[in-house]
Amino acid sequence: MSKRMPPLTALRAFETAARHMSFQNAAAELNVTPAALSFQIKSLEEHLGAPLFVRGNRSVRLTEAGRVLAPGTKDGFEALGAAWRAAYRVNDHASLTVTAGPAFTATWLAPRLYSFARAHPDIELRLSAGLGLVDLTRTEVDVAIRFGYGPDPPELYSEKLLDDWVTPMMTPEMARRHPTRASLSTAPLIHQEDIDFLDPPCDWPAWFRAAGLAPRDWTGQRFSQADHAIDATLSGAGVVLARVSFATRFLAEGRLVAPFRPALRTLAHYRFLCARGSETRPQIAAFRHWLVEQVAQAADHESDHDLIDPHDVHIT
Amino acid sequence: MSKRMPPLTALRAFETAARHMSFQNAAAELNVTPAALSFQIKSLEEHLGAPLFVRGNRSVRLTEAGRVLAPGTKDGFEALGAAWRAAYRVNDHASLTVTAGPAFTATWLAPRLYSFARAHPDIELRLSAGLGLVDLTRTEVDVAIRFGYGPDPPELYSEKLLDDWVTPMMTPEMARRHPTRASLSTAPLIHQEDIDFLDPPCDWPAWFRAAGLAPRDWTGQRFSQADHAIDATLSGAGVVLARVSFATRFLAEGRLVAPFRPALRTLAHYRFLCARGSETRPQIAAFRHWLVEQVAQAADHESDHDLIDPHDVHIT
DNA sequence: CATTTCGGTTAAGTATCACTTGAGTGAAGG
DNA sequence: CCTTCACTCAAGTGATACTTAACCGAAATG
Repeated sequence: MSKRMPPLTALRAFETAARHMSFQNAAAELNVTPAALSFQIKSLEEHLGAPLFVRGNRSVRLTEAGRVLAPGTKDGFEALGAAWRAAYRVNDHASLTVTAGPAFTATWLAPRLYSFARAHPDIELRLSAGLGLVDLTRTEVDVAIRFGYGPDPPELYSEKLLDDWVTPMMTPEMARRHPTRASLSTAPLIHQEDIDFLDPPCDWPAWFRAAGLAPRDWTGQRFSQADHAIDATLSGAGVVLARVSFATRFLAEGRLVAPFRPALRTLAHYRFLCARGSETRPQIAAFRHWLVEQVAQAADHESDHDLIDPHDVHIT
Repeated sequence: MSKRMPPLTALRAFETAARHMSFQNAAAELNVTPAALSFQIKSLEEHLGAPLFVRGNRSVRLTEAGRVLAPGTKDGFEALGAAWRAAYRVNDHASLTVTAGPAFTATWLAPRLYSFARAHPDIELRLSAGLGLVDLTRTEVDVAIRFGYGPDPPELYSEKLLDDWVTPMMTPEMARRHPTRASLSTAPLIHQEDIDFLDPPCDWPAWFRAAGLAPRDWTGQRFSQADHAIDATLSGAGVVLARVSFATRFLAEGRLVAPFRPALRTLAHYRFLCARGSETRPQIAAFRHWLVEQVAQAADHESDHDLIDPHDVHIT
């Protein structure tokens, strides 16, 4: 009959029993005798002042109160278990889990994995591709690489990795029809709106201004998602002002070309993120160091083939 | 050095210590001596194989591992505590927490609260206005009243409360300028798009068809949110086809009028929801019964002043 | 600079509680 | 009808969580 927390072992006994819907199996899982488990449940029910299970003769059913208690206890013990495993992994200097967006993982990270494995053969690197914003202080992910801008969250260690740029892209076929920068004045434009919120804006009017071309009509298809805009471009619908990082794959395959300067630097960039304090853990430090190295190499490489012109840019 | 779960009491000791950042205070909270707490933490660290606190001489700091473990254990014990309190409340037949949307709470529920208090003076009714979809099986909310359509979630008990209707509404001034149904053919229309997904559709074309009026051009302002559309209507921008439940307040105040039939019934409706099984708990049953009663009375009342014409409707 | 104070630690002793054993119960199932 | 199975009960035991009391070292105090 107490509102105070019951003994935790009794709660765990209940959680296990509710999960198995059997005292027998629950007792087996906890490595105790059924009698012990029965007693624990009973003491919990005394604490609560009401039964949690209806004892059928060869089975048990949850009561209303039991049904309310079960999901919460399950959540609770799962959280505790996850936390414990996460803490345990801190001492494990042999593995490292990194999450990044699918595009970045596939086009940037995966091809370089062998290089990392060679440099750090003792570290097992696990990749987790996904856009969901994982909570680095609460999950088993050590490092996140995310694209974004704005102030760094204070509870995280953050380091800028890569700038990103937007530049006109089109199919080679489209490029033949519009061989000069000026000919873009008549090309069908594809607008991708999820980068418009950036400041300075990285949209077509901004690019025309930066290119020294006269403003034109800004009609054309508008997409709110980058991959849709690139899909449309791939199908020959027009010329898109796309983020280089999203399109590297298609540029490399020759399905898209980016013949015209300037490229506009977006304010947003790729960032290395980990829980503040964990940047000194050996595997994380090693990975960060390696990443920065790779970024530097890649930058050299890219300025070679003149895809991007860093000098031409920076509208304010 | 074990990956197995540590003793739960030790985990709780750690959680409390991490929250207070002081063994002394943590011991006080748990009603034990500092020595006991110190020992618990020590045993936990042995289990983990690494220290969780750095012992400064008059203070403690978390280690890396401690920083990883702390938030998860906090979450876990909070979940357990919430679950326990929720289970405890099941036996508490004296209070009842209900969540509903802000509009429904303000215009429908709140004015009738006194009636409920008179009918059930022993039940303390708590209201929680908000649109967030609370999880009735995991939180301390007993009952939700939500607007929606589609199949009922299987883990919930669900009962239809109120149909909703859409009918043309405008300011009295606008109604003077458009005194007949037919005159709506030239009135400025306001479109509210969040009800279009309903099947059968409840948009202006459907209403004109149901009214036996000729189709017209469907230009006019379009809003994705109902309150914006009603705001525009209130400012005299045109005639809106709005859900009655959203506008009752303005209709009652005379700021809007709804002179023209028919009213179209939407497929969506207000529903009473609670965790399956808990519909038999006395306060919940009492509240449900009272709600149904109130709904019946309101229906009588509304058909009085001829706001809605249930016979005229049902396009398929 | 000595002294106090405070927060944490250690070690030994103790009370509690979680568990086991073994017998018991009542209904489902052959 | 008798067996079996899942849970319960009571008594005894062992682990564990806790207390007491002494100890330690740095920060605060005079």
